[in-house]
Amino acid sequence: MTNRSTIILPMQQQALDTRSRILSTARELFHGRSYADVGIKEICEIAQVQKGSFYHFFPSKQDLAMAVIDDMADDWAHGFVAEAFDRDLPPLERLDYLVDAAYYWQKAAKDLEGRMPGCLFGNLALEISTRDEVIRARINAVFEKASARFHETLDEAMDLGLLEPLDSGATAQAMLAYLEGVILLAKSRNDPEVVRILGPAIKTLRIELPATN
Amino acid sequence: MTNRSTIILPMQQQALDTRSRILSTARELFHGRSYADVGIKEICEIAQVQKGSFYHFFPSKQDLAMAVIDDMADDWAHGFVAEAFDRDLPPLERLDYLVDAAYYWQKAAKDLEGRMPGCLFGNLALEISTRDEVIRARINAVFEKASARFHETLDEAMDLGLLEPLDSGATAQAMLAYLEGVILLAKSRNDPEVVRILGPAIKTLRIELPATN
DNA sequence: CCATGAGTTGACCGACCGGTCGACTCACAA
DNA sequence: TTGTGAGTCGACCGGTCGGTCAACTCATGG
Repeated sequence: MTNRSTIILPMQQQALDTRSRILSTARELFHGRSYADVGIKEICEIAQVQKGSFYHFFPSKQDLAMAVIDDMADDWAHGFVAEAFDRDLPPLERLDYLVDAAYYWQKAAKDLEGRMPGCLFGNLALEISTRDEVIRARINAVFEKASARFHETLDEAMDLGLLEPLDSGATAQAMLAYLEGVILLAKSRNDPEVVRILGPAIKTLRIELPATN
Repeated sequence: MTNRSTIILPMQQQALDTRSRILSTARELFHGRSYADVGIKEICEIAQVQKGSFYHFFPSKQDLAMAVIDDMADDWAHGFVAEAFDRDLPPLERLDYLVDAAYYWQKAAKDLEGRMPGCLFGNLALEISTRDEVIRARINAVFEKASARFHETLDEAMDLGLLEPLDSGATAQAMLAYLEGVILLAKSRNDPEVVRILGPAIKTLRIELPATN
C-alpha cells in the first residue's frame, strides 16, 4: 500500500464553503481509493479543514459516506445520466450514449491519475455492504433508480416497436448489472478500453417475459 | 461498522497446520467482510495462532492477500468451476450450471451468515486494485483464466453449430463481466435471488465478429 | 452594547493498526 | 550429548485511526 495521491488542493475548491470542500474531497478520495483506506485526517488536510470543523458538519465517517453517496447520485442524475437518458434521443441510442459516457469518464480519470477508479457505487457496494446495512441500503436505492431509467428506456423502445417484447424490468436490471460488471473487469485490468469493447453488447441482453399460461 | 462475525473456530480447522489455518481463516474473513476491515490480530485469534507465528509464514498482509487469492483460485479451478465447465456437458448448459452454482453458493452463504459475500475476486478487485498494483495483477490473472474457460466453451458451441458465429473472445469476457455484475447487484440488494433471475440471461450476450472487409 | 450561536481551532484520547524481536520449545541429526 | 533450525510465543513499537472537547472568533439581531 504505497503512493498516495499527490493532489493537494484543486483550485476550484478555494471558493467552496467548508462543508462542500469536505464533501467533494471525500468523494474524490473515496472514489479513487476506497472507503476504509481514506482517513478523516487526510480528507481534512486536502480540504484544508480542521478536524473539529469536520465533526461540526458530519457526526461520523459513516454520515460522510452517506452524504457522499447522495451528492454523487445527485450529480449523476443531473449530469451525464440525464444526458444519456435524454428523451429526445431514440431509446436504444441512449444505451450507446451511456456506454460512451462511461468510457470517456473512466479514460479521462485514468489519463489523469494513472488508474481506473471504476464506479463509486459499485466500489462502495462491494466494500461496505456486508458491514454497514444503512450504507448498503442507500447504495441499493441508487441502483434502483438507475435501473428505473433503463426500464423506462426499454418500455419506450418496445412501444416504438424497436424491440421485441421482453421482460423490461428484469432486462433493465440485467443491463445495469452488465454495465457494473464491465466497469469492474476494466478496473481489474486497469484498462478503460474494456468498457469501449464490451460495453455495446449491453443491447444484446434479453430476459423473456414470463410465460403466460 | 458494527457486529463482527461470531464464528470462533470451525471444528475442521483444529486438524490443519498453522499456515493452513491462517490461510483459510483469512480467506473466510476477507470474503465475508473486506481486506482493509480484517486485521491480522483478528485472523490470528480465530485461527488460534500467535502474531509471531503469523509473520513466520507470511512476510506481510499483502503476501497473505496474494496467498489467499492463489488458494481461492485453486479451489475454484478444481471445484465448482471445473464441474461447471465439464467437457461432458453440452457447452451452453455449462453456463446454466455455472449460474446455478453461483446462486446456490451465495444463497448458502447468506442463509448461514445473513449477508451475501459476493465474489472474493470481484470484491478485492474493486477494493484494492487502485492501490496495490501487484495484487491487482494477480486478480486480473484469475479473471483471464476464467475468461479463457468461457472462451473454450463458446468455441465448442460454435463448432457444434449451437451458436451463430460471434467474437468468442470478446463475448467470453462480456459473460464474465455480466456474472460479476449480477453478483455485485445481488450483493448490494443482499438478495441471492437476483443471481437466479438475472443470471440465465448470460446466454443472450453477443459480440459480433469484427467486419472482415 | 451585549448575548447568541454557527463555525473554527488544534490539542488530546483510547483503541487499534501492521509489524518487530528476543526468548523459548522441541524434534532431529551429528 | 549437544548443536541446529523450524516453529511458537507474546510483549512491545511507532504510527494512525475515528472521535472529543474546551476555548476561541465573529457576524448577526435585540
